Amino acid sequence: MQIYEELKARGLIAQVTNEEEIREMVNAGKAKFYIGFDCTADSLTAGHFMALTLMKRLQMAGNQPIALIGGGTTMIGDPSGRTDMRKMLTREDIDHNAECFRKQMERFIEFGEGKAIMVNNADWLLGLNYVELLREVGTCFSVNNMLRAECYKQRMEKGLSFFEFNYMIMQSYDFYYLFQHYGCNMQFGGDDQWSNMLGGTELIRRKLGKDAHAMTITLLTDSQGKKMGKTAGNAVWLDPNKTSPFEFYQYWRNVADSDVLKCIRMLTFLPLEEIDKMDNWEGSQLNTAKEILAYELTKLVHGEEEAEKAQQAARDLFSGAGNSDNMPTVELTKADFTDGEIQVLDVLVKADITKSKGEGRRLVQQGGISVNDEKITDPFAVIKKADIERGDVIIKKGKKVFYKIIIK
RNA sequence: GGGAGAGUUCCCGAGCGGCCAAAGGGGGCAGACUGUAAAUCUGUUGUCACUGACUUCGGUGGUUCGAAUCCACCCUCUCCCA
Repeated sequence: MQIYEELKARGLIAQVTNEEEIREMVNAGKAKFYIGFDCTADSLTAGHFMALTLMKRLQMAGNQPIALIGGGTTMIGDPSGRTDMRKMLTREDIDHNAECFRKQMERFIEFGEGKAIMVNNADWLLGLNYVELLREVGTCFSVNNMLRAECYKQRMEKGLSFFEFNYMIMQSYDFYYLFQHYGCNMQFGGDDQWSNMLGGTELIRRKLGKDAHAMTITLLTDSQGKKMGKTAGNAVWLDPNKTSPFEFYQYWRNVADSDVLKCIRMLTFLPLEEIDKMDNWEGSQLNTAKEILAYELTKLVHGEEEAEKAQQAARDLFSGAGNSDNMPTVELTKADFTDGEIQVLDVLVKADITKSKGEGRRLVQQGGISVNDEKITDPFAVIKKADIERGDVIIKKGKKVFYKIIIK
C-alpha cells in the first residue's frame, strides 16, 4: 500500500485541492510540504502531535517536510473557529515558545541536510512594509470571499477585528514565500485551516500562475464531536513537565470505547493489518486496545522507558497491587509538619490535588479521599510524618488520581 | 460621527435596592452502577478560622442604614444609521 492510500485508510485526510495530483506527488516522494505551528504556548500539545506524525509518515515515504514556526503569525493569532480573540502575546513570549517548539519537534522529526527543514515566518513577515504588501498581494484577496469563509462564521456573530482578519493574508503569504524560496509545493494543516490554506494556493496561482496544493487532516474529535487532546479545557501537553508521561498515558487509556480504534488508526504507527484485526473487538476487550493506544503514544512522545513505567504504574494501581514505584509523587518538606503531623486537607492543597481546602473538605465528606486505601471521613484527619518516612503513604482521590507522599 | 443595547461566578444565562455567594442549564469533581468506557441516578461546584466571617456581578467614584440592582464618568463589545 502506498503512502497516500495508507493516509486515507487511516482516516487522516479530510480535504484536498486535487486528489489525483496530490496522490501522484506524495506517492512518488516528490512533495515538499509545510505545516505551520503557531506558538501560542510553551509546549506542543496532543493536537499538534497528529500533525507531527503526519510529517513523519510523509517523510518516511520520501517527501520533504518543512516545519514552519509561526513567530510572525502568532503576533496576530488565528481567529479560525474561535468565538473570541486570542490573548495577545509579547514578542519575547513568542520567541521563547518558538524555541520550545523547536526542541520538541527535533525529538520527533529528522532535520538536517536533505531532511526536514525548519523555518520561522517571523523572518519574513515581521519586516514587511504595509503599503508594499498591500500593493503586492492585496489585490489577490476578495473580501467578499474571505467573509464567506467557514472559519469566520462564528466570528460573524460576535465580531471580528480587522487585526485578526489579516491572519489569512499572513498565512497565505507564508505559502507564497515558501513556494518561491524553498520550492514548497504543498501545505498541510488541520481541517480548520482549509480556508487559510486555499488563500495561499489562490495567491500563488494569481501571482505566479502556478499550481500549489493543499491538504487538510481530519481533526481528531471524540464521539461527541469535541476536539480531543483536552481535559477540562486544559491541553494535553507533550512537555513532560506540563503533562507527566503517566498523565499522558492515562489520558489515552481513558478514551471512550467508540474512539479507541479511530485513535489507534490515526495516531499510532502500528501496521494497518494489525489494527484491522482489532476492529471487531467489543466490550471489555477494548480495554486491551486502550492499553495499546496509550502505550504506543506514550512511547512515541516520551520514549519506551517512560511508556513502560507509565504502563506499569497504571497496572499496579488499578489491579490493586501495591507497587508504588512508578506512581506520581508529591514532595513535602519538613517545614510542612507541626508536631510531626500534617492535615490531609493541607496535603491535598500542597499537592495541587485540590484547588482549595474547601474542595478537599467536600471530597472528604463525599467519600472521595483515601489514604492507603482507607476512606477518610474526618476532614481534620492527619497523617503522621513517621508514616510517610516509612514510605508508602498513598493518597487517592476518586478512583483514578493517585499520589505517593514523600518528604524531601 | 449619530442612535440603540450589552458586559453577572469555568461557560451560557436569570436576577425585584435588603429574603443574593446570586435561579436554571452546560461543563467539572465525587458517590452508586461498571470494564480505568458510555449511559443513568445522587450529591457537590467563591475563599477561610465552614451553625460564623470575608471577597465577588467590566473599571473608578457617588447616592443610601444597605448596591449585581440607582446616578456620573470611563473601558470593551454588539446592532442600526453615516
